[in-house]
Amino acid sequence: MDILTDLNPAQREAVTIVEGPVLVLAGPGSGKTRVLTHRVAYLVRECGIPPYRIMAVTFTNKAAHEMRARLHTLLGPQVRRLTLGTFHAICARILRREGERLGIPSDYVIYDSSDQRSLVRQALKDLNLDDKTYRPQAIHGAISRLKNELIPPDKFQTQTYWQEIVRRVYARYQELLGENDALDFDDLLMRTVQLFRDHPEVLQKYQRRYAHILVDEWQDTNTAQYELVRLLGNEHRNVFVVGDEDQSIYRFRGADYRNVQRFRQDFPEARVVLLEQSYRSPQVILDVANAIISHNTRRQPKRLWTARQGGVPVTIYEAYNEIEEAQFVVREIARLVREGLARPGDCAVMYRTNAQSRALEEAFMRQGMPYKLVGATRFYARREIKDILAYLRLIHNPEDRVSLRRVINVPPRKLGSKTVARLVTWAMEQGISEYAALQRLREVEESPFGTLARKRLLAFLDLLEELRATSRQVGVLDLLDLVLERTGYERYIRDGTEEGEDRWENIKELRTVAAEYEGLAPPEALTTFLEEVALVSDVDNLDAEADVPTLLTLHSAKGLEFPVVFIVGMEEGLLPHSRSFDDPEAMEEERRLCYVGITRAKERLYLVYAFRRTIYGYSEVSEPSRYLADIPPHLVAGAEPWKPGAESRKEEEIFAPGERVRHPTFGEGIVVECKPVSGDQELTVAFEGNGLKRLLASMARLTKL
DNA sequence: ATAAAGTGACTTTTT
DNA sequence: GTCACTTTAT
Repeated sequence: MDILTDLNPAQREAVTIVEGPVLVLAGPGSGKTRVLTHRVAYLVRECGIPPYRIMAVTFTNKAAHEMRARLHTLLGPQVRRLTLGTFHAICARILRREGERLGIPSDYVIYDSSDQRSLVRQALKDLNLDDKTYRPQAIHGAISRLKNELIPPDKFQTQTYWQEIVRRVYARYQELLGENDALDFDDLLMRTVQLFRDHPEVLQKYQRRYAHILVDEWQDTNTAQYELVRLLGNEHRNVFVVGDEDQSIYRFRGADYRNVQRFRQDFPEARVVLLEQSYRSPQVILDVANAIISHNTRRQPKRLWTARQGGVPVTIYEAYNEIEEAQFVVREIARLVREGLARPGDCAVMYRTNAQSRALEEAFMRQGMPYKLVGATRFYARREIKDILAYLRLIHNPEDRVSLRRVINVPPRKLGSKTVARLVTWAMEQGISEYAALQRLREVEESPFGTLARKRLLAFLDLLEELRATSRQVGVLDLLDLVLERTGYERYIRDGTEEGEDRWENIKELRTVAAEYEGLAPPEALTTFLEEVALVSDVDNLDAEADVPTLLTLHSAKGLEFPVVFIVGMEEGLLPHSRSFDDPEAMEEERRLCYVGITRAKERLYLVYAFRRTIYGYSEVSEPSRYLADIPPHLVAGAEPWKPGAESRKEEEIFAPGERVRHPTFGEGIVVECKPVSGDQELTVAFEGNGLKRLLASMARLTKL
């Protein structure tokens, strides 16, 4: 009935195949979210499947929240019984409940990437390895990949010296996680698989419970996630996955788009449904996207189509450098808004690397145009937030040494590195955690500390114990406030500087988040709060409320859509990124990344690149991205305006040294040098107040004075 | 013990 | 040019 009325035939098919595995291949904007939501509603309302027997996996928490909200309107309060979330969140909950079987305490903590890095550092230190020779990040990356491939340290067949080092650090790293009662992101998946493999009775329980499993963004699952779905779905085999090989962009995280094909092998009876009609973008944008993605060899050609013929041709713009690039974006947004063609909130600016956001932010600020930024210094990675969370984690589980070491002298309480190091060794000698060592310190006479240090350590312990005692009676918000009060954190952070005020604002923001957990009873409230806070992504916090442009990476743009999309930094070395040059698989992924960006656009698309770009403080000439050359000229606004120096140039456009010129951005200046380059001139111009600039004569829009 | 000043790697992308 | 970590001066 009404669940099916506004679906097209293919969507309807996907929603109504109830029995057996289904693979949905869904192009961008083809309504896959809609299909997922409606399918759940259909299963519950039309097929009488109880919501608690359905598991739906989304890629971000934001997607999960949105889906839950939509289902709430279709199904009412019973959506609460649905298992709905990211792989990580769902696994975290399973381990909280069943982890004891693997020796994981139910109050385990989740380590984020910076905690992980410091643990790798610790492991290197324990093994007497130099962290300059073996970069913790690189080692951790290798460990993470192994975990996502479900390879434990003892099963890792090493062939090189580097791998052997990784194996040893990996083994020690896992031990350290255990000693800290901690799991990292990858453990959440790997240990859940381990739980299911080692304890068939647990697997059976979950297999029987979940009559239907639905997974979004299937092309970005890794081996561990694939295995989870395979195990859980094996009983009922009602596994429904939605994906698009062309949008697989998380290879670095272990994702393998070949899981789409692998699904067909493991579930040979699977029905395949193709969603090829796009409701998002007009034909022009689809044509551009297709022109770019069709160069990839390892893909099945698709026929994406739309009823929305035509559309605004795409704009390709060459800026002089990243500053002018940002300026162009801001001015163009202002123009669109002024002419009533878009609202500020309709616009998104996307880039390959987070570092590119700086120039954009500066341009927005200079023009006084508000914006919102996804990522960069992520909220939960900020120092002040990590500090407060470390206190809360420590209250939750005092075995968490990483957190203890983080806050033992924050705010400063005169416990210096010497004292802390002594405490760490003293605890290690006795084979106990630092917290336990502090407790022992109170009982014993003999200790390696002076009277003063001992007194300060015990004062810190008293503080923690007081906080822990109170935590059993009060909500998360009150606890947070108590931490702030008892530690004197506010005085510490609000040091009168502007930065201090910003940091305090962030803490107030964290209080707002904590306030959402007030309804829950004390111990679970803190557990849930810490768990959810550990697993949020930046996109999750994107509020649609504010009517301002969004700045975000191409990766975080996945699953989103905007009427107006700017992709900046369309240059060789940036998109595609130079790190991918020597790896054909990686190069195909760069192309997909570009494809994902383009297909976010509902109305207008701008592809922008800069002639020069500053990297590491040095300005270097860059070359337009190869992807631009793949776009048929008839899809581009104006007749190839971005190709410099193609036609023969007029007399008045030829410059000579000594001439006075005017530039729209840099103002007046004098031509210092002229170099002929392929039917064009590269000019060096000294601008008054702006210094020397190197410009291409055909592009610079210079006028002679 | 803390703050200031110096050194070196670093820019892919994130749950 | 910038972050994070280390050494040096107070």
